[in-house]
Amino acid sequence: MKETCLVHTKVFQSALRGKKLKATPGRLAILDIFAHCNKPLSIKELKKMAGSAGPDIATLYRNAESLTAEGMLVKVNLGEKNSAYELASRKHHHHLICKTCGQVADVTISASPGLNQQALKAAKDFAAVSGHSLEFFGFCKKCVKK
Amino acid sequence: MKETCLVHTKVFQSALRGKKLKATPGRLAILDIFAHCNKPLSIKELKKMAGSAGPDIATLYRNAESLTAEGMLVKVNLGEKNSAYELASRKHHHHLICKTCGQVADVTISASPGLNQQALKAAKDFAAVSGHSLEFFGFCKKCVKK
DNA sequence: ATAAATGCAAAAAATTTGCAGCCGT
DNA sequence: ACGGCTGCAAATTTTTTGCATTTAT
Repeated sequence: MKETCLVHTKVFQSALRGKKLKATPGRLAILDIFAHCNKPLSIKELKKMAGSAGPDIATLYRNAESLTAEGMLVKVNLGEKNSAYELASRKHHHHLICKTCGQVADVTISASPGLNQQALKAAKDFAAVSGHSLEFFGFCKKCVKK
Repeated sequence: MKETCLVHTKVFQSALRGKKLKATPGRLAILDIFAHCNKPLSIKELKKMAGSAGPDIATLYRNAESLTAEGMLVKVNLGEKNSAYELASRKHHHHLICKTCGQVADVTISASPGLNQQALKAAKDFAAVSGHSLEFFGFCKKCVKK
């Protein structure tokens, strides 16, 4: 297991116990990686960052799911075939992805909080809208030069 | 190949020729399915709708990609592991997905056109924003009763 | 002590690729 | 006739699952 940040670890341990999840090394490893890397990561990237001593890939899949179910991670759509995850505790934001190099930037949209209600109003068959996924696609300054 | 709608077929044939794509049975089958089914479909669903006489699954993958590259289809994120596609010619809209049963409703968001510009303004490393993906998650009336 | 989590290996599912022959232009 | 498309089969890649063992509470 890689070196972990003790401060974060303590916080995560109690967060996990607050949910119905055990504070296991596999989960702490995942949360620690995200705490040090503020961008969405796929399972494969998580595995790479965790290294060979890190959790098995099956454990990563299982924990990404349980942590998402308990609201500690959120699933993010970057337009790739495999989905990525991110810490849910980060403040609400969206992503702007470069179609050429894949670079991801966080963006905050002021209208964002009102969108759910707009959607609910527009869909007569739905009783509630609990969240949304908003990702932008474009070209970063480096790639547009080429 | 399933029965196709002649009116649509003619339109699609010339649309394909307008791009750099041949009007092949595989592509016409895909476009025809979408023309009759106004909702996002995954490759597996496309295969099911096309039936055993329809295009091979490898062809579906290849054509979904080429049609998307040429702007005739758009890739849609429904929060599932396999991505879905939709006809690009439909007017701009978003989706509201029921977290319980997976039902998908189209929604139109009035603020939507301005979002790209907001995102661009917020991301200093980016030179252009060409599009976005906005999907809502919630519960349909049937599922909320339970 | 108990139920949950883990690693490993195997299975299943999803996606991609090579290639010989077919078909649209 | 040419180059792009197609089916088929095989190879990859991604995700899930079973099970014996370990670990957190």
